[in-house]
Amino acid sequence: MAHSAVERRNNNRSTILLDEAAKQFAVKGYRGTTVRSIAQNIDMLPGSIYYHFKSKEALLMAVYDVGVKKITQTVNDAINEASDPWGRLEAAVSAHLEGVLDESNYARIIINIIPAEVAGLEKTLTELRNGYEVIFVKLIDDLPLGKSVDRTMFRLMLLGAINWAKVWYRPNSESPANIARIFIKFMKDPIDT
Amino acid sequence: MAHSAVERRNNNRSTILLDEAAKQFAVKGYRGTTVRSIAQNIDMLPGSIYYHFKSKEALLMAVYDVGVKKITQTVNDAINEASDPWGRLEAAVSAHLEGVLDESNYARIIINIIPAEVAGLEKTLTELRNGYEVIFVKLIDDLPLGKSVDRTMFRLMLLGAINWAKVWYRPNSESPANIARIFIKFMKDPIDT
Amino acid sequence: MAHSAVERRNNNRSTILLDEAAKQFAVKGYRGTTVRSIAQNIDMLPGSIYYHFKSKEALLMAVYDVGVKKITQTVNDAINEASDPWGRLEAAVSAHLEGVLDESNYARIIINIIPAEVAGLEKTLTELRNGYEVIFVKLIDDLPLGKSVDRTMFRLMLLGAINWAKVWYRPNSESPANIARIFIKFMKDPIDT
Amino acid sequence: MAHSAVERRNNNRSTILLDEAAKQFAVKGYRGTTVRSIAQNIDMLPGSIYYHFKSKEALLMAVYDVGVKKITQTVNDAINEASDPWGRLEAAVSAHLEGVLDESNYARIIINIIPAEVAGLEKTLTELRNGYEVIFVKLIDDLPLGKSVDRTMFRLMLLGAINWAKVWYRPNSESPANIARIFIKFMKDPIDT
DNA sequence: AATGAATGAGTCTTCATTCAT
DNA sequence: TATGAATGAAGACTCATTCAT
Repeated sequence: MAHSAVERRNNNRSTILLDEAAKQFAVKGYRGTTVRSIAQNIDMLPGSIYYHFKSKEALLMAVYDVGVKKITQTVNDAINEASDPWGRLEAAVSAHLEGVLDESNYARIIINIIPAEVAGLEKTLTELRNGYEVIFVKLIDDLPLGKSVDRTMFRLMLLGAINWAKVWYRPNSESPANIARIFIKFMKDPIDT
Repeated sequence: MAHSAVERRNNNRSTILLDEAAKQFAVKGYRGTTVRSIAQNIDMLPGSIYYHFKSKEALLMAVYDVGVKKITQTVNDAINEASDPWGRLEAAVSAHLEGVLDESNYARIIINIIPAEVAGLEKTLTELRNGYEVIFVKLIDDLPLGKSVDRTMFRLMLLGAINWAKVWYRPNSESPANIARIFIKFMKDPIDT
Repeated sequence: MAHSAVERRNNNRSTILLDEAAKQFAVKGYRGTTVRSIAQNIDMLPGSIYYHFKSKEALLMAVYDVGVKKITQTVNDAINEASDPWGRLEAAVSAHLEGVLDESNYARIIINIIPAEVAGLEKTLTELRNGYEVIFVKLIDDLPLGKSVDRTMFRLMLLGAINWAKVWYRPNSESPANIARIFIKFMKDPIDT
Repeated sequence: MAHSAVERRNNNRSTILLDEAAKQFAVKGYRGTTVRSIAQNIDMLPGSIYYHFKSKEALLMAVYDVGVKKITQTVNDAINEASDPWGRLEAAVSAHLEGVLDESNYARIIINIIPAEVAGLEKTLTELRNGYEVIFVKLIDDLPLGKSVDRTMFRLMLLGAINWAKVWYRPNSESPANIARIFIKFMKDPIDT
């Protein structure tokens, strides 16, 4: 109601554009993705994209921003369904993995776009990512760990492990949920010797 | 004495070229690195590179190959200085991190070049990388772990964690040796609750 | 009226480009013609050509295609103005020569581009040319020749003779019409001894 | 005896180089042939060619020159084995065709190099070719033809027809000797109606 | 809200040629 | 006689971007 028909059409086109950009950036990286190829896949001309976004970088920013919001939402939703600290962390890891390993998911661009690849945006992108990772800072703060445990290193290890999954993950690997369970178990329990 | 003047000259220029390529590929990725910029930094003309290598891809291959050989050597050397299984793994992780976090080190390209980025070389690069990772397969096989432990997942977690370090590592972070020690401790000992 | 402003503008530039390409390909061959030089002569930038055609080969194809259509049309028109078989053949030869000896004529590329010169297009170009030469197959079929006459060799001889004319023809040579008359006479009548 | 071992070796290498250049120029044209590819095929380095010839154009000139001399010799030898004028012409045509259709024969470059393709050499090449064609001028002068026959056009027709043969000739076509016989018959005898 | 047409800077690569050794 | 190493100019082509309509 708040939007006229025209505006809604506009919105639709913008959304389609954003979706396509997300997919391609996630799979092919920033440099590997061309404005042309995005346009082509949604029956638009390259020039038309510049009506919606003022540059390729701006388009990436928009996608990244949505991506962060979406995965934040997803992970938060997952967390809320568990109650104990370790369970909540595992739920978060599982949700994160799912997002990150799904080709069509915005979340993927968060780990597939290397901020350093986009000279002008490095700082902003890094900040956005850090903002998201705060979720994990908190989850790990809530863990009943001894004083000697370096919670920062704990987080860096865990996030590194799950972000790198995109490199080796294949559809017939363990499921994201299983990976989450196994990784959390490695961190939590004494190795069974 | 071992080399004639001609060979030495040849080697020198080729080596300089290889070094520069390694540095740039490591920092900026395959696509982000241009033949031009490599040439410029070593006072060569772009075309001259093609006297030494028949294509940009061939240059990457050469660099990658040397990179794998170098880090394999380094890690193997480090391993030999420790005796117990956990100590050997920690030594390997430490050496790996050192290689991977040093901008001027060839090793870095092994984790900074995403094979998928280089269409024609994807398979070969992946094979080379896997060949290197066999070292870790063996180290982890030697660990005194219980039967229920999935050693593959163990390796994927550990390697993921240390490969991702390049994303968050800053010169004033913990040293590679410290990171290695901490990560190994996380995997080995019960979390101190 | 028949065309919108947009179409007309489009057509004009594309046509100018095609014309220039035809001229240069005809005179200098495929390899001897550069995208740069075509662009330069029509005040375009080399890159702009790729808006109209996706590659140099595609440009040649387009030119060749138009060339075949034009000379087919011209020769067919000429044929229709004569009635007896030998007259029709002579008219065809005359029209063919005119097309082939005029620098600004598309037809010229049909004999000046050696299909083998353009690896990827060899088959297609040859087929197009053969399609055109069918006109001569038919004209010669209609000739009242004895059974012992090899009509294929007859055609190859005649077409070879007239295609080679581009090599020796000068503006002050015999006119195309005269050449046609003389050549046909050589083939038809007993040599006057 | 007149040459030292060194000089003879030199000559051999030069000859090999010339042969290879002839073959490639004949098959791929001037522009389609690279100094590199000639060198490669005879285990020489591109730069070394410049010891023997001062430029690619000079190399072509040398090849062309030898080519003209060789085909002149061959055709003259063939002529001498026939006695009557038409027989002599047919022998010449047959020998010419054989030279021109054999990939490994120098003669081929006389018709496969389009003088216009080599800007700086156009005039010289054309003169050399014309010098060779004088043979045919004489053979046709000796023919018992009526006064009304334009002997120049007669020659241009015949030579055009046989030079163009390279375009349609296939190893399983009529043999050069047969082609010669048939073409001469077309010119000499009344068409059998 | 989008398009057709083009730009300009840059991409990798090729090639004839040079020259010290 | 020849080579190893390089040059410089040009080759086809790509890409983010612009702008009048």
